Amino acid sequence: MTLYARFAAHLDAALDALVLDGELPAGVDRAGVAVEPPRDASHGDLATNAAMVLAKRAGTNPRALAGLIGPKLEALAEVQAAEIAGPGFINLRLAPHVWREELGAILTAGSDYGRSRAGHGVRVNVEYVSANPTGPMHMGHCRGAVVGDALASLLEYAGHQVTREYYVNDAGGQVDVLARSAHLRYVEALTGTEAVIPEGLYPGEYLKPVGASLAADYGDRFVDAPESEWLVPFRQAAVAAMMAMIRTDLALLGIHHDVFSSEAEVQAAGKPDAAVAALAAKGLIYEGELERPKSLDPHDEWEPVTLTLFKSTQFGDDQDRPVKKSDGSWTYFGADMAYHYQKAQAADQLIDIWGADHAGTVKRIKAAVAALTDGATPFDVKLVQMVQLLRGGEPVKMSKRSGNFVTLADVVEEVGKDVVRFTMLTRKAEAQMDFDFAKVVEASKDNPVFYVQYAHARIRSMQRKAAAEVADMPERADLSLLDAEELELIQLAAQFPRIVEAAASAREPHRIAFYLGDVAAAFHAQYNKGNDDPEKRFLVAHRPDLTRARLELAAAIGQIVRNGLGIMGVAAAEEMA
RNA sequence: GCGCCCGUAGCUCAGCUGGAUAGAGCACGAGACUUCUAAUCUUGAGGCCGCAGGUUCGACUCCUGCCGGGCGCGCCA
Repeated sequence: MTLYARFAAHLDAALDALVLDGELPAGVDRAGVAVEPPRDASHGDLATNAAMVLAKRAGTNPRALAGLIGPKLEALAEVQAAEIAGPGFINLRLAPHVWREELGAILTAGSDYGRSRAGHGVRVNVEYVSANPTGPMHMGHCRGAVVGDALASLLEYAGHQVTREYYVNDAGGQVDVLARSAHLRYVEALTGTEAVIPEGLYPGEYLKPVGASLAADYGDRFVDAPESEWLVPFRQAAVAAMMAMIRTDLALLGIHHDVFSSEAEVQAAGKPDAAVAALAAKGLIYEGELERPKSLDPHDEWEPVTLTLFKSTQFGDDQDRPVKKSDGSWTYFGADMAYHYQKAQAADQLIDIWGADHAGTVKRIKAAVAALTDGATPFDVKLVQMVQLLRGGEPVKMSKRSGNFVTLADVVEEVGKDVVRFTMLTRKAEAQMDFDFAKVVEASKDNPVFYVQYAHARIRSMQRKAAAEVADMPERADLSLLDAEELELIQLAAQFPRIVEAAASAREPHRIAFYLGDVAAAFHAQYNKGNDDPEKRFLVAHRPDLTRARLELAAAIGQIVRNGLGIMGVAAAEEMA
């Protein structure tokens, strides 16, 4: 049980006691009552809004109610003082031994400190990356990949059962384009003359090995053959090669999905038919025409066509959406909706991580999931904004036409996995972000990646040196030697479990990064006090007992940093380069 | 025209799902330090939280309407 849960229980007991005493009516709804650290540390260690929330329901006023609750809490051994403040807050100042015990709890729990069962084992499917299998991962995919992966870890840490899933879009027109592009490289491999890649096909060099491999497999039999003979095998081979490359790229970031689902297989298994039948049974499918798109110029031509439509407007969409094209094949949406239906059968909740450029299609897929599951499966789409790549403040030039984009592999090679992952989590997902190659590797306190890593490395450094610098340290630490300033670090560290829970329920992994920045800053500040006053150093040669206690404190801070970085998928630095 | 996201210190951004006097870094002002505990430290100033209403004990946070910026809006994927 976390410290916060414990005090919530204390508060409940105090309220129960007031009911028994006849001071408080029985059966008052306690929803909304919280025990939290106050924003302003001068207000104490913990504060509760109980009196303000319950006063009206109990037919009294906040300060009067606080006057009843306060003394009950003050009577606890763990509480040094309970003060009523402001409109009716009850501020608690905890006994120092509470923080000393929490320090021990951090070290005892180790890598599990902060792990919780708040998620109750709920099965959550997180779908992320799902980049089209037409080329290597580039930086456009990177942020969604990191955010999705960190979110999955965060949810796991908070007690959910998580499936990490990748949807392979191997059924649309762009994989045919891929197959044709591979065919050109195939001919190139056989003839040895540089292929000319026409506009609209994929020009990237990464298809050369695919062409060579196809040449080795098939010889020259498809050089002049009609497309209908080679399109399917070339497509399969090319997609497989692209997926292998994408998996390799993802592995560079430490990302490994549990499930790869193929759009082609979803279609081949008849899933879209089943989904449409299910919707039709609810009266949500009809034959109709789409309105003329608003984005068209007035003089552009528009021919209305009768299509199979899903009544997504009944679930908040702006217009009904086609599930089939006029040629009878499935639209992307038709298959995607069936795919989400499939995911919903093996999970209690669904989360998709999408790039912001797909924002316009959120409503239709949410409508489809709501319709197919009768609203029983919570479904979130998290939109991740684009990343602008900079180098020393100057935008990095990229040209999609020439296939000259910055690949994820290039970036990881240049700055490292940990820097990429941490940096991608230093903004909330829906805020735009700059990624400056120069700044993310800067060794200064302006760079949160560095500052957090440095804190951990410093702790490791002092642990390595401790025995050599301070002789005769006692076996057991006497934590009562720690002063109030030092215990404040533990107060901050003790917030980790609730940060994890809040971040998980808000589905915002960036909160972990910001919290670690706070922890690092607080640690560095404490450490820096040793510059002015040698007695405040962590390692004090003539005070083995004090050193021992401070090492315990440092170890706890290091543990928090490691646990937080672990959720983010970032390795903690043992030393700075 | 419609939809989504954003609007917080000069700049870049947090703000713990509605709490108390809205925070941090950079930049700016003033001090300190000259270092093998290094990749600085302390401190100060800086705000109509885009605007206007509403909800309530209480709003940066929730609702409505405006203003400003970005993105998106055929049967593409």
